[in-house]
Amino acid sequence: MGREEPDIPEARLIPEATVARLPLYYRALLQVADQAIDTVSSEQLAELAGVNAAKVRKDLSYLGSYGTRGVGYDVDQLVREVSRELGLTRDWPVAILGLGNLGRALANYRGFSARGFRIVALVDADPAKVGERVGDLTIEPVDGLRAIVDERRVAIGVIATPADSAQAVADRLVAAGVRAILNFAPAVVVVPPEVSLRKVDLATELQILSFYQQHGRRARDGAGV
Amino acid sequence: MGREEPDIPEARLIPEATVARLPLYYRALLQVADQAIDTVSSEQLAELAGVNAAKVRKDLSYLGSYGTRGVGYDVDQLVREVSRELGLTRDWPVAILGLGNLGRALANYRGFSARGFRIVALVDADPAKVGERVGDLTIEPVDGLRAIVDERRVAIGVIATPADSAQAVADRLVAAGVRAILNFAPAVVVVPPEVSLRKVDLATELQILSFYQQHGRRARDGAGV
DNA sequence: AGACGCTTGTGACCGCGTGCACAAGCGCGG
DNA sequence: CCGCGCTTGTGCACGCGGTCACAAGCGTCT
Repeated sequence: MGREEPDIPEARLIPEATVARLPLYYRALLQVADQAIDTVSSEQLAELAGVNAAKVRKDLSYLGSYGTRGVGYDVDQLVREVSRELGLTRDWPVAILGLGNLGRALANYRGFSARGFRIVALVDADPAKVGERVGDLTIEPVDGLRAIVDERRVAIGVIATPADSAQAVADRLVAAGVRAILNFAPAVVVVPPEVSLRKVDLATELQILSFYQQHGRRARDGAGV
Repeated sequence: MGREEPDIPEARLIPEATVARLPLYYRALLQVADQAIDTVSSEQLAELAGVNAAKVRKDLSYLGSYGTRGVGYDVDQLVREVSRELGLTRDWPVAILGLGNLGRALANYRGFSARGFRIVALVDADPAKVGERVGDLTIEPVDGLRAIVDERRVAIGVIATPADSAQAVADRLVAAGVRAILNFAPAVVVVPPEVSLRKVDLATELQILSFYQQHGRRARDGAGV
């Protein structure tokens, strides 16, 4: 696995596995905060996040020492700390590329905006779709992508196109200056080293499940490359 | 990480990380087969699947020795072997639970049926939705779930409900005999040990991306718990 | 003030997964 | 029939991640 140079002054480099769990803790913390509870133990958080308590403590210790021995963690402080770390205090304008079934669902999905990711543009290559309204946005042509990204400060591109357009769209996004991409298309997409890329493939998930069913084994939660 | 008893006679237990990559190889192999190419090297497969060649060889070696030194892998044979291993030669009837935006998109998504996962039921708790047609299926009430699972041999349940209904729906699925669940709801779902569970959380993915943007680091492909 | 209970933070160990590098082996050409 | 080139299959070493178990430390009660 490629290690990166320690070009960040930050002393404590948070492990990738921990980063992947921070959103779980964040969700759990919001639940707790909702109940007006002001202190949680690693045990309780572990329960809510569906992980092991020791892991919770070690993960949180990478953020700094925000717990009190004998007491637990201050919920408000931890929420602030985790959301700061996850970058949720900033604004991350999102563009959705490709408005087939999946793209439309994502455009309407509350889970995005709910957590502070604002969808600011819907883009599709099909002229027949351009101009159509979805939610409270209008579908725009791909040619305008660069201008859209510039003007609306698009930070994250979500690819929901068919597999064979995915790479082309990714290239356009990168050319327009987008440095973070979430790919839903069932295709391998290659981006330059400075661009972050994550992928979600629905068919892959089902295939992993069927593998384990077939073999009488049990699939564990995680996903993987 | 929980190890399971070796209750399968199969000598070679395929590592979880390899299982997660088999769908990638499968997709790559289909691409190659489409071009009427009958032999591929691990190098080529690696390129198409977006992984390292050594990893491809090691992964494929878990399935058995289906390559020829100096030549490569026979595409047809490998396609057969991988699909057999993934259980794609069987029928895996899928039920979708919850028909909001996401559920409807999944119901219409071609990526599912394309790879042999047949959607056989759409279920929603909202009486207002029951009876409505989506694609060529009709939304049915949750009360009928057990009967539906029995009659249509549902093997995989896809949860696309709001977070607060996810656990209840999962419990019903398990009670009805479903042993594999794919959860799209942003909630922790607990199931008995004999049930496979994987999760996909869209908001989590975005949060991971924003973390890396925030820190000037680069997110790698994988996902994780 | 001192002791006790509870919870954090972390040192240590262990196992999986990764990548390198090479030996084994197949096929072709001379 | 022998040698050469190419590609697989794998032994090995290393590092990340997970878990245990315990010391450190806070608060409370007597």
